[in-house]
Amino acid sequence: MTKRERTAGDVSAPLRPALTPKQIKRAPSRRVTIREVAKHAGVSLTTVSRVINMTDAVRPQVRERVRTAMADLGYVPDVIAQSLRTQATKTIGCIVPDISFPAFSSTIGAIEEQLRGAGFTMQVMATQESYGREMEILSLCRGQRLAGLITSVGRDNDETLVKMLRQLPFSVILLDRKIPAPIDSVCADHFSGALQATEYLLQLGHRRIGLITLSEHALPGRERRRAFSQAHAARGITFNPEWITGPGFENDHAYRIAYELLSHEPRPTAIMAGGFPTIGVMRAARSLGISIPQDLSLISFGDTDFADLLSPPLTVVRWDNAEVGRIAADILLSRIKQKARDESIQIVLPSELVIRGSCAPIALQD
Amino acid sequence: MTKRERTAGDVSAPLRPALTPKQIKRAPSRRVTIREVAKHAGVSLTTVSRVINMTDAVRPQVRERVRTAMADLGYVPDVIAQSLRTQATKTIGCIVPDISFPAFSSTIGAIEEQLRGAGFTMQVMATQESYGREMEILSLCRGQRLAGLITSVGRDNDETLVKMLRQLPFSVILLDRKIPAPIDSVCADHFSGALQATEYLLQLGHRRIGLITLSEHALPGRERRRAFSQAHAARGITFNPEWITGPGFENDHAYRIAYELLSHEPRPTAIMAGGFPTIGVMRAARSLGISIPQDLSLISFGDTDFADLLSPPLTVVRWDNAEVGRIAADILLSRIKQKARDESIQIVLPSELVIRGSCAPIALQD
DNA sequence: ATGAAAGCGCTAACAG
DNA sequence: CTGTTAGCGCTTTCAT
Repeated sequence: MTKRERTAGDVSAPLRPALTPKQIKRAPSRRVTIREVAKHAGVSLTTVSRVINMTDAVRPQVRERVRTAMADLGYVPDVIAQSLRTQATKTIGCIVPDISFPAFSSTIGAIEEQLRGAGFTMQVMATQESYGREMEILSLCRGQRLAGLITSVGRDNDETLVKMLRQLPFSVILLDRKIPAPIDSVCADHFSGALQATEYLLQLGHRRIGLITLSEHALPGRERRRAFSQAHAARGITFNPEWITGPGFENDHAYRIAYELLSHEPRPTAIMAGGFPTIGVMRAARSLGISIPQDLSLISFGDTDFADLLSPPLTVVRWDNAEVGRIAADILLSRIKQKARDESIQIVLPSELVIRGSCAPIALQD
Repeated sequence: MTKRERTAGDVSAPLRPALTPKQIKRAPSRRVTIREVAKHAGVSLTTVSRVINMTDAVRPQVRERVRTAMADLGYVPDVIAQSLRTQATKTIGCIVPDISFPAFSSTIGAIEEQLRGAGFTMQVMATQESYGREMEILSLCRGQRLAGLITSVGRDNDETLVKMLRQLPFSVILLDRKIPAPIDSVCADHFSGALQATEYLLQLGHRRIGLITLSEHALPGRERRRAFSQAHAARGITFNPEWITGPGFENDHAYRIAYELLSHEPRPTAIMAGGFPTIGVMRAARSLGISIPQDLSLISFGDTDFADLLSPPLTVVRWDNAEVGRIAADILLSRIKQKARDESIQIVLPSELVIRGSCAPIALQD
């Protein structure tokens, strides 16, 4: 401590002497420690710790004295020190591809609310859909002593990733992903949703349906493809595999894909697309002078607040993202509480087709 | 510690003996510490610490030996211990009213990305628009040794809150809020945006304009009201103060307010509303058989991806939420680096009126 | 019911 | 260039 006099005091010491004395007092430069509280209350560290944690009986009178001292000094326990000592934190990690993507932000919001109720805090990390970044983040998490992790990994069928996930020294809950390992997951029923959607379209007479969704690397992509195939097969209808494509979450990408899809004859008479991509599809259709639902029927996977205000009102497959988050948080919380880890839990939330105005029966042209 | 045998070892000890040996190995129950790495590499703790932090020169040969040891043992530095020792964390807090609200999630996403690039992590907390919860969160943050805080407080003119914010022992950056204290802030130019919008409407002949936005307690609300008044005053036009209302962020609330506003004669011929509320207004108008823009002109504060796909395409005031977040993160990062805190920084980002199809000139009826 | 003392895992003087 | 040593603020035996 010679050349660099970095004492606790400096960090937030008033550097602008223009402050009034009162203000200086208001912004104490050194943290108050449990030690000072103890001295102030005339007890030992141990006793203060006890009233903080209510871990052992303390004489009411003494407890009050300590409480007062804490209040007087503006004492706040140092979470870091507590964590080092107890070898556990009260923060859980949450990794998603993109925070601003509506489906994720709803889920994240619900997770945070649930967690906060239980006294936990949430650290959010975005992979930006990069596999490399995902691995980095995951390894970073290992050093954080997190209490748990909730994540929607980019690819849930990647071996390295799965291994990484299993090695984590805390509970992991998957969102809309399923892994060949006993890890808890909370998913929407994308299969049923896509099945209903495909059948609906088929019933309306569509025979050339496009599917724009996540790749096979993620559960929703796999399930939707499976439902798509099954619905076709059930009616003995063949489909063009080229009409199934998997974009990222970006609008522009979806726009390009849809534009492509709709530019070649024969073009699909209907398209089912992920929530975000749907916007791209609508734009592509507009660019090409294709009107919905007259010339093209459209179903979105994932409902939004404004879907009924679009032109036309969007027919969608709906599920509850916030509920997914809430349940994931609950499961994680219970995993943290009960140390015993029994069978992995796999929750599947219902999905339903909400018919609005973006699909129309097809004129008999096929 | 009698009934609850919570010792360090138990926390992650293999509790199900059913695990295969391989799996047990895969999920090591005890963290590898710097000490073991040192022993493994045949050096002292200090040396290991040095190669971790690259804080001092270490002979290349030795460094390699240490690196190997770390890799072999799967060592990951314990962030908690580092933080306790250095008295500083690499996590910053981010408090917003609601994570799932699109404007916030874009900002949060940008903040996280920027922060991650600098090696920081972000902890997100939502106040749910509750003043009480906000205070709780803030006091919780005091114990967290955060490196900084970025927040869009609910009310930026509340004395207790301001005091609380000033007392925080780390830098704070405000998002779209301004406080009577030297605290950095990054805001969109809501005044200019609202001014352009009001003038546009006035120019179109509207004389009864409704304003649905945040309350006076938050900067955007204040600025929009000020612009609204000023634009009217500049033309010598008086307006009905009852047409100015401040909802929360909820759709339903906005719906009710708009419904109310539009149910009484004479009703506004135009409405300007916050991003989320706009959806409520559109629904209310639809319920009442009022068509936009024929019977009602509408401008939204805040653009969205789908605004041009709505029916009608929405005329909006646009600014860049992600940019707000990016800049806020940059400022915070620079505050953390340079200990000296000079003048507070107040950034104002441009706002522009984007004319689409939701406004129409009014028939001369006034 | 209370206190003394031993660290949690790490970094940083300081001395070699 | 490397090691020894002293804590960061707290919890938790173990005594009393």
